[in-house]
Amino acid sequence: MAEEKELRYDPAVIEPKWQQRWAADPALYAADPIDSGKPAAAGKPKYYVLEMLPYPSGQLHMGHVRNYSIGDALARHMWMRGYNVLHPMGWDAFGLPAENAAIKNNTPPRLWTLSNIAAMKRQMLRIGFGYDWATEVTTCLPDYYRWNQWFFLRMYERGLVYRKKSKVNWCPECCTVLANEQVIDGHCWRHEDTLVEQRDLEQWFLRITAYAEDLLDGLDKLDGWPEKVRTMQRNWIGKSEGAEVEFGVENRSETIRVFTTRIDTIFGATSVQLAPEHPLVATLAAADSGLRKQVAELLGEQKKARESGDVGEIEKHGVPTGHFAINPYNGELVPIWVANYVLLDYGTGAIMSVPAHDDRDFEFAKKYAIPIRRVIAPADPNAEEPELPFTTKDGVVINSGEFNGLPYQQAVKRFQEVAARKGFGGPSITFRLKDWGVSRQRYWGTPIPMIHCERDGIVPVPDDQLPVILPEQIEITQQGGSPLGRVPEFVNVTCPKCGGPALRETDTMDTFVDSSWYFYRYTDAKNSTQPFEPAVAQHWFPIDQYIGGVEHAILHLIYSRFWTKVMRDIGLITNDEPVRRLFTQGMVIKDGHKMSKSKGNVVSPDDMVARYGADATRMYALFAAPPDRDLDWQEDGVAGVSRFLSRVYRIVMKYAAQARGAQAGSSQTEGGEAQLRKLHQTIAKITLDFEGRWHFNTCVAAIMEYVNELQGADAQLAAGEIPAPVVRELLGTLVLLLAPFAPYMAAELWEELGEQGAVLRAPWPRSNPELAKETEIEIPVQINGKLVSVIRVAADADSETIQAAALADEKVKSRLAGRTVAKVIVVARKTVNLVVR
RNA sequence: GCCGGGAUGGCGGAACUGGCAGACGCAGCGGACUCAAAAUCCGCCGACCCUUGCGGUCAUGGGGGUUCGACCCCCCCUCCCGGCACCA
Repeated sequence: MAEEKELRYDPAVIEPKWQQRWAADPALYAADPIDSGKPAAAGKPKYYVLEMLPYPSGQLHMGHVRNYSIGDALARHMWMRGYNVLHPMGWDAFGLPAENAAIKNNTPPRLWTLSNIAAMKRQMLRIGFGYDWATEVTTCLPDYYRWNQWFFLRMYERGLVYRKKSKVNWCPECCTVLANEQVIDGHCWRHEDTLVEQRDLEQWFLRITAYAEDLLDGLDKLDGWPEKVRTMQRNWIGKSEGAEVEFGVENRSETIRVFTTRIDTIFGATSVQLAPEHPLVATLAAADSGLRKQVAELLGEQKKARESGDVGEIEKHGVPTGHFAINPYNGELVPIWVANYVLLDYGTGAIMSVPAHDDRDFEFAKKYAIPIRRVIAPADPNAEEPELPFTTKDGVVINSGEFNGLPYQQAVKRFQEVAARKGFGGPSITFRLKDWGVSRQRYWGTPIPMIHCERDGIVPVPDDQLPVILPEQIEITQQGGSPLGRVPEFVNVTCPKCGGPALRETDTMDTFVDSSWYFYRYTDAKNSTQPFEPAVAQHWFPIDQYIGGVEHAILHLIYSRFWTKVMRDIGLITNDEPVRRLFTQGMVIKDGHKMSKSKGNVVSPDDMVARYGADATRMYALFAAPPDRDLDWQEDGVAGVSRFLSRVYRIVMKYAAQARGAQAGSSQTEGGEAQLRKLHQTIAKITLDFEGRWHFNTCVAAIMEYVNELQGADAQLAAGEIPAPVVRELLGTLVLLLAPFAPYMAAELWEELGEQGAVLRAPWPRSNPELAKETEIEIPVQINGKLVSVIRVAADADSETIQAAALADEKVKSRLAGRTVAKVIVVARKTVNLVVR
């Protein structure tokens, strides 16, 4: 009876026990702690594995558990492979929810945030993630955010920070400005139902566009990134190569610059279209009240379309201004229109309209009976006259004077040369990427280190006055404007330049600033004189493996690439890119939907851990689907993994006594060959997966298969027919293979096998190809590609032997009766196919 | 519209480089143990057909093709997910 009880797997006992031991000695779970960023363990190769840091909402969700289970498995594996692993964790701790909580519960944001961090850290420790807490980073603390301010000032010095009044995205729910990247289909990224408004505000911008080319080129080199993410970033940067051409305006001094990718069609331009907000429109409308009214209407339509997110669906609508533009190539006068589909903030805010060779211009010209003139003919002179609009680039120029007969490439070049020579234009590149607006009219963020002086204008806070501390005693209310503006002690300062009274900037930084460089701080988290020691960062960077959700493919991942390039140019680091390999894991789904409170399908990690244990929970998160795909959470599946772990526990405990003390190894004497073979095949499979494929679901499946094989040998084990060194190897290696996936189980069983040290200190097992090799294999025999029989042959049998065996097979013989074998295809170790007439 | 990724049993998913489709797990069914249940262990488990066999046929979203052989490669189509979009 007592014995029976001893064999019961109870994670509720085992897991807290190890948790305590690990807490007492971090070296047991986090190898080679880096001690405030100084690289330790010289001689070992470094490996930096990182999961995206969470926002401290107070509750870990399954997406986190999945993300961290993947990263932790990798980190543990790399420790066992002998790497010096940096595996840190931190908190993206600034942000709006803290302020909302403050309003709701009257809790100070700092307190709310820090207690959430404590709660989530407890959860992480309970699940057993092996982070090096000595390097923990919390972005809302002054020792971190002072470096945001420091970077801001460095960028200011380099002209990468500027202030401008502009149309900005305003979320009425957040009461703050949003970056373009935070607007999704015209809605706030945090409030899916809230339309983003356009407001005119003075804002701080980071000149990310100065790095547009660099960011784009860098993508080509990031071959360790998913193609999907690279494509998304390419789209977002949106490079478009073309030309700019300046049109004159009849009887006026102004000119109109247009951007076009089809300068070769410019002789076909039959109108010029301006964005409703184009400066010239305002000038022309000032003298024309009719036009003014119509333009206001266009503006309204555009705004509405932009806000509802379907800019592409807007009904094309335009009004003629009554003025004419002069085509600089031929002096032709073409009418100037204002159109609701022309955008001020792309290109030059003005286009030339070539209806014969552009779908959109064609539609517009048809609607308003604007002339349509063909200037491109098919390259093939015998081709029929094409239907309009004829938009292909594979044509030759016609009806264009001196340019006639030129194919696309040459035409573009010639047109640009002429424009440049005559001074009315030339090649031009336009990006979709906009500068990064970082001002937020919020309290809970990094104060922008700038001072407004009536005499000296904008004055940066001197470095020796950093950090600009976020005041803690503050009343958070729902009312608009920057909360910091209502704290006189904060706002009223003396100007660092003239010593006169001045006002402190009251906006705070977008929280994406915090996460743009946090992973550098991990390498030297306690540094109080600089953001990090360059030599230390250089040791660890680039990050070898970054793991997180694809939802950050654009925002966080483009900002942090930008930040890295700026830091490189400042001379802090030498790497061009922060992340060598990126992995984007799939979402966790339940009942066909993403887990969310509103859907009521949230599964709490705490519940799972309480019911099945941390090992089963995290192992299920790896087993249920390949990590890059969405995962359908099924609690029965967690129960299944839990049953599997029980089987592991029972079989190891049952025979631990046989194994204890024995030196692992295959034996001269007989016994356990089949199990050893399966074991070494399993080692090879899992090792290979860690090296690239990352199909951890099949790794877990492979361990299950191996355990099934072991269980099949239960009778032999019970009878003592397998030599002790073999038993030791069979059981001990099983524990090592489990270590990355089920660390509690591994630690417990490792000790039960009589081992003293941490299982993570043990070297990762190596597959012995001799032991893994099959002696006899099954080979399918096909006739005309259809399976007919399966033969058994020696694993190293040559083609002749296999062919002979196939032809000798009874089933094959009966099928071949009276027929002629025309050809025999033998693929050694794979198949035999008999081609029969 | 453009770009990227998918579609395999009742379900989650396997299948290395073109070579036995359905590993592993869940659910289900049958059995052992038990007074009984739970737990555990053993077996079965794609569909259809018949002459019930160590049988046959069909099956990886649909249609074609390449090949001795295709879930895998090529062409066309449908649907689903994600990104971009009057971007000049």
